[in-house]
Amino acid sequence: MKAEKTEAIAIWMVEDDALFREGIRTLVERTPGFFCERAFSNCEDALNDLRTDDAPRILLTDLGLPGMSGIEGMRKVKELSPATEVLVLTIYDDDERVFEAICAGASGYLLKNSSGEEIVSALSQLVQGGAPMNAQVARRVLDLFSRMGGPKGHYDLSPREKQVLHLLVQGLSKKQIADKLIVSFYTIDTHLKNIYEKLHEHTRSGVVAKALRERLI
Amino acid sequence: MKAEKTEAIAIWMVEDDALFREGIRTLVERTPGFFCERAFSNCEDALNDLRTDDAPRILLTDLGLPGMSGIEGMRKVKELSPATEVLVLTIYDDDERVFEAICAGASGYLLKNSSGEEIVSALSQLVQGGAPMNAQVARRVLDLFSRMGGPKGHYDLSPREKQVLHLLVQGLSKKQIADKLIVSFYTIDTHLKNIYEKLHEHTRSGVVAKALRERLI
DNA sequence: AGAACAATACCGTGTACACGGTATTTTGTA
DNA sequence: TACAAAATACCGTGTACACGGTATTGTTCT
Repeated sequence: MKAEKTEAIAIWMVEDDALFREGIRTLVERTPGFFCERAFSNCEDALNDLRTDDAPRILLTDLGLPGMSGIEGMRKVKELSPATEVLVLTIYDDDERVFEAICAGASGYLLKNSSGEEIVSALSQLVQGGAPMNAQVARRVLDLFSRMGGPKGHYDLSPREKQVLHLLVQGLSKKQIADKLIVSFYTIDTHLKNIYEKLHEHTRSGVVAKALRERLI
Repeated sequence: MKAEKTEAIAIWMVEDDALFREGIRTLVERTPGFFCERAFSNCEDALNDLRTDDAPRILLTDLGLPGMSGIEGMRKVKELSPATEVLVLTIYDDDERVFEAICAGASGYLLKNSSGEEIVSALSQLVQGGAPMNAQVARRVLDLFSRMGGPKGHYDLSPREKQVLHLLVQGLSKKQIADKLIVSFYTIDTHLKNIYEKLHEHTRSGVVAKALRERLI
């Protein structure tokens, strides 16, 4: 009574394997609260039918597709309709693909060996603001994260030196930094010399690169 | 018969709330395959007892703790025993804390409102190489990820310009770049002028900063 | 065939930078 | 209170950079 067709959540699907596609469609149609509004075999067709004012709440997509890749497709979908939540359902679980998909805006990532039950539960999690992920994929995501957010080099710069470094990375010249900190040009020159020594760098771009790469700021 | 005490997986716990701590201990002890080897009320005590050759497989820790924070604590634990998998169990779900925890090496992140069932299931997922995460936290992680891996600015640099930019970010001078690409100094000078114009920058550090921040390389 | 772009090359000028010195004052802490 | 570290300040020298020109040679697409 409560979940009528008009209140049910629309799902679009992109999946090139017809058998798999129909399987998922049946599964979704059997799930109260959801309905499979459209199903495509490639991104181009889906994008062609997409309107900003008539976009689905959820897009369920494969990654390996003929023509435009699923990644590229979801990028474009998110551009046209940022509110559409994308659930990736694929066989790939390599770092590269997972990373790309997440950067492209995926809100969930399941593998094709998932059970029907898991897929249905993922849809519910999605609408509740969760991010359903295959456990292995989730681990990959955390690993990637900790690797890129990793070392955070430490060269014990003094507080003032950090402040100068910060302004340096903003692109200010010595003169500009001196003015902003209300000290002499020569003072900044000295600070810079000390920073160069501590970071083992000899040019401002070297310092900027190191500061950004190792998140010193 | 199969899961004897000696084969069961050791869990250490750090949790300052005595009531909660004992609750979890009871829960773990009731779970076949796991046992709560040690339980501490702060990180200092846990670190004091930690030996590289006798570290637990799993560390279950709170974040808000008296003295050393849970984040700092797990950082040190992972330093001494990288194989130990840390499952965070806390009330905090803000971006900052989630980000820090993951960078410090957490393999899972649950909130304290989780049911006993969820916690037990998280332990199993952990040993199977998964990364149990609260759905909201998982969404936060994906959002953070897509934000930081986001725009990937595009200023249509020519192939040669990208190459020069790359070397520039490595910290090479015009002369060095020219030598490496076996062209004249003046050629690189011209390329740089064009890069500056395309990126709307006027200094090499500005270019380096933009290239690194917007991942142009 | 011609336009548009990429890559190459050259020059001069003014400015900013890198780095070698040296030296004083403030501040925290042993 | 004495010492170390941080912050401040000054100078000269040589080099590298930023940027204003101009110009030739290839591709490539129309």
